[in-house]
Amino acid sequence: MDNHKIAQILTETADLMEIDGADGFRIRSYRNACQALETMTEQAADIAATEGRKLIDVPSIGKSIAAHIEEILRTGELSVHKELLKKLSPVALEMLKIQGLGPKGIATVLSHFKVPSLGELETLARQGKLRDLPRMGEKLEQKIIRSLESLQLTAGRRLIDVADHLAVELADYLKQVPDVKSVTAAGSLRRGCETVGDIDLLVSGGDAKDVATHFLKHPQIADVIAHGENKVSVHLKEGIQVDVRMLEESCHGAALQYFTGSKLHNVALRDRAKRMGYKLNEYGLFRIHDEQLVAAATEEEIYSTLGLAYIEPELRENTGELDAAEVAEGRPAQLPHLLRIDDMRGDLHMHSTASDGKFSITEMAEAARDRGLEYVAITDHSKSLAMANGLNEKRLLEQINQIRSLAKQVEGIRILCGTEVDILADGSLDLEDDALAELDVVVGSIHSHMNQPAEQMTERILKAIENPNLCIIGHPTGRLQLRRDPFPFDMEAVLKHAKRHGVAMEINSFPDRLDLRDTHVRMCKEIGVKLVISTDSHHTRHLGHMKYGVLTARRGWLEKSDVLNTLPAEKFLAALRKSG
DNA sequence: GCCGTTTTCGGCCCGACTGTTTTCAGTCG
Repeated sequence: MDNHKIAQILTETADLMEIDGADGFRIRSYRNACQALETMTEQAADIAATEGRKLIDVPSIGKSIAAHIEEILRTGELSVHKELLKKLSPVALEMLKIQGLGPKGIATVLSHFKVPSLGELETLARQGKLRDLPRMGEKLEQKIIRSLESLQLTAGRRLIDVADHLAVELADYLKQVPDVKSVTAAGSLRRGCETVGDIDLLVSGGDAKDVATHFLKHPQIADVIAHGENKVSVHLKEGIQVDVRMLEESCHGAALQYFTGSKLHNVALRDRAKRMGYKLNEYGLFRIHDEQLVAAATEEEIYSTLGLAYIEPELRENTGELDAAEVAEGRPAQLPHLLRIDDMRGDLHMHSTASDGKFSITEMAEAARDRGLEYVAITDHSKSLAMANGLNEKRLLEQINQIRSLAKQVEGIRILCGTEVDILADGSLDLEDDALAELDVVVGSIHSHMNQPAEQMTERILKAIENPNLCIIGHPTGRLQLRRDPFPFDMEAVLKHAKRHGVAMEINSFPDRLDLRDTHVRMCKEIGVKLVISTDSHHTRHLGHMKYGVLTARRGWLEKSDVLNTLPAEKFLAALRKSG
């Protein structure tokens, strides 16, 4: 039972308590405890099992919730959770996803009707039976029906590249309005989150009415959720929600800070402001005693007035960044100097037509060069991945010769010889050591037998790391976002083993993967494992995904010196583990 | 239910928008 699963049960308990009408502050305590569980690097199970250590020593976890966690660890269930589910029905939790229906509304519905499923709720709404309930009406019925329809259509979050492209397109569209100075994407997109639930656009300059009118004419809008003086919210036909906010330029910084979030970062920041005698909202930072505005134009001055160094958006998750940003007397902030996209000099994972890529080695190398890279490694698949036309030893040696002769023809970029060799079920590599020893870069990845038990999977990866030819573990957890869960293994054991053997971990920049993810990246940094950031390109346009890998690295607090492929080619090769 | 530079009791982030009300509760971010 890992922290995430414990947090899921506690979150559901908090949701159910809310519908049940429990005290709001008590519910918040449950949610704070869940956040603590989700962000701590240690497992609650380990703490509970260690002599002399206690769960209540974790901030936000007190006597009562510690007992709940222990019950979950012991039995896999929580009795309070079970009782509430029985009392309110499991549909209550699903109903929370419906826009316009909150805990109070759900309680009202459930107290008047038996609702065995969301389908039944839709029937009630269509029959007009909800409108007579207290504080409900015809409009809410329609909203519930629309929300149920769009839930079926979209069911959740988008990959970062999809949201990124939509945001750029909408921003360009909004800039057509006269006098609009800037359109900035805030929210999870600005923080570089791996998936995005909705798009938040902040519009500065221009007449608010004109902006709203123009936006509502956009051909991709499916329905309008809200349309006020300062804000327009819509669903696009594609399913995603977009919020457009019209701002006064004078409080641009305050709004940017506020709408960038994360929610937890902002709660902590406002709490700090309050302790220092200020009030912080989207219009600025105000002194409490005389309501005097003290900062609003830029994010920097807000943080600075609160005694903090500027905190990059990717760090704003309330996972230690406020402490690190503290500028105490005589002590500078402890924040990392985050890696930048311009720091990247090489790309160490890409495919050519030799396996399942769409472009030749020359085309891939030239496209990478045109993007400003100094070196690439061609890493086609190995033979056991027959579906992808993986290379055997003979074809690989031929490819090495081909690359060496190409090196003289392709100017302005160095092409390294590599492979993405399969880590087989028993932890051995899919190519002979003699062939691997000829290469500059050996990336080892798992593409098969992903349903092994965690212990076996851990052993498999540890064994692969022990092969002296292996340099990098590719997409280490095998997850495909929104489609396939990571395969289970002991991440900490693997990272410690990798550090001992000088093997680097990959941040695979492909938006579907982003693997390792941000929290694992931060673990690498804490343990001292080096990382590389690669695109896993199968097409020249995939080379642009590097920026998503860099965002993930930044969310993992990485600096330039933590990432091997920020080094020039010769230094990179020297730093990469060499065979033998 | 948690927590302590105001504290072991009494607080706990803040404002916009909507729709149902007849002055505001509920939802959302």
